[in-house]
Amino acid sequence: MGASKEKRSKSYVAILNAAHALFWKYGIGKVTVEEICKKAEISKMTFYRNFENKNHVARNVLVQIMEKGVLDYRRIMDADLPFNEKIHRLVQMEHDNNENLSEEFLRDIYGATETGLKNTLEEWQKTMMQALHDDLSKAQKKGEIRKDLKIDFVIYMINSLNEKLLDKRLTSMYGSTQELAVELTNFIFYGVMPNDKK
Amino acid sequence: MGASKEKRSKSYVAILNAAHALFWKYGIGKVTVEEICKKAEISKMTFYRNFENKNHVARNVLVQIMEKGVLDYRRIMDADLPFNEKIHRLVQMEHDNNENLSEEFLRDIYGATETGLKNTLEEWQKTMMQALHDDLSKAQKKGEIRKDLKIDFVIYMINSLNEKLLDKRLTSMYGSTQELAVELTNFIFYGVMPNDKK
DNA sequence: CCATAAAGATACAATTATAGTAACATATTG
DNA sequence: CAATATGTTACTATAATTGTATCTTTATGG
Repeated sequence: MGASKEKRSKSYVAILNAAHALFWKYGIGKVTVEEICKKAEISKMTFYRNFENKNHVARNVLVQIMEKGVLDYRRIMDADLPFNEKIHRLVQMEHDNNENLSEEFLRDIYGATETGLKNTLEEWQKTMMQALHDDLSKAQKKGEIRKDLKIDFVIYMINSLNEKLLDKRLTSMYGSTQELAVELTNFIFYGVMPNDKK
Repeated sequence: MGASKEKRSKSYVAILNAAHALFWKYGIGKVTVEEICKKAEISKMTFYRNFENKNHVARNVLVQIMEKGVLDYRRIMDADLPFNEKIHRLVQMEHDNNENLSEEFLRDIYGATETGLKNTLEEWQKTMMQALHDDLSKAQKKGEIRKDLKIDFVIYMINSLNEKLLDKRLTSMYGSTQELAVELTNFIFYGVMPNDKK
């Protein structure tokens, strides 16, 4: 399961970064291969020597974002920090992730019919949830979460967060999806802490 | 010069609003007629019965934004308010305008070769600058602006503001174009006031 | 209730944009 | 120099988009 760190060519990285930036802004559908090439400052041929097509780039961009997400998550949870601090950093990370996974990008991925993008994303989310489950269980055993709280309930709340972020009834109440994300994660995490003076 | 308030059909307004929202987000080029129709919840035929083509819609959207700009400007300058307050509201207005004239939209207008969009925008900017010149001259006579300051210099600074807003060297220093606009207008207006303790 | 106008649905031809490839030229690098 | 990566150009096939014609449905007002 460990991804081998192959050395990627300069062009490869440039394409990925350019595509990432453009997909983030316009979504996958609205971006053309030539736009990516222009932004990456490479020729179209170089593009097709590195990737089969646009969707493959999208997949790799997604993978890149996800791998970074996993890495960031593990770095936070495995650090020798008080639970409070971990949660705080997790909220921060969640917020940053939302800047990498824009609404347009997600919409295109969820709307994709033929590609396996949707599955890739969903499996990643499952993996993350599993890791979160384990970590939260451990934290609960250490008394950092109320003992009477079902971890599955917390997981459920976090899962539903993803849907809520796309719910227009909610997003319209906030200036941006990011704001809403902060609000929701704050609620879920801090509303769950046992050290609340309540 | 007074624009007659013709009664516009519901569809006409819907198209204009839908187009405005889409152009703002993606620029003119990336938006298709059918997307506008979908968002406006009208059929393609209704679109073509109201407008010749996409560029005409863009022109009207631009006109709409500009007319609102003029109205807002006049309302502020003609109000019975202390000069301080007027400047403050002007800065605020400038900021709001930037939310209506997104970078993508402006880029498409400036990049337009065949249409008269560019001229329309530039003439509007000229008109606004003229009005500003008059108003600032009046303010200067009333002692609200340093007497030794050339109004043309102020105008020049404000003109250069528009270019600076598109200057990547500057925008990259700020989180958003809006932030930069606030910074620049603040500098220009408040750095010019005579009541500075300097 | 009917006549008329306005808007929608659909299918369509013409045009334009985009994707992807081939063949050859040019850098880059050890 | 050899080998590899990249660039340029031109091209085809396909898909998307535009704009229109025709017919149907829905509003609306006398």
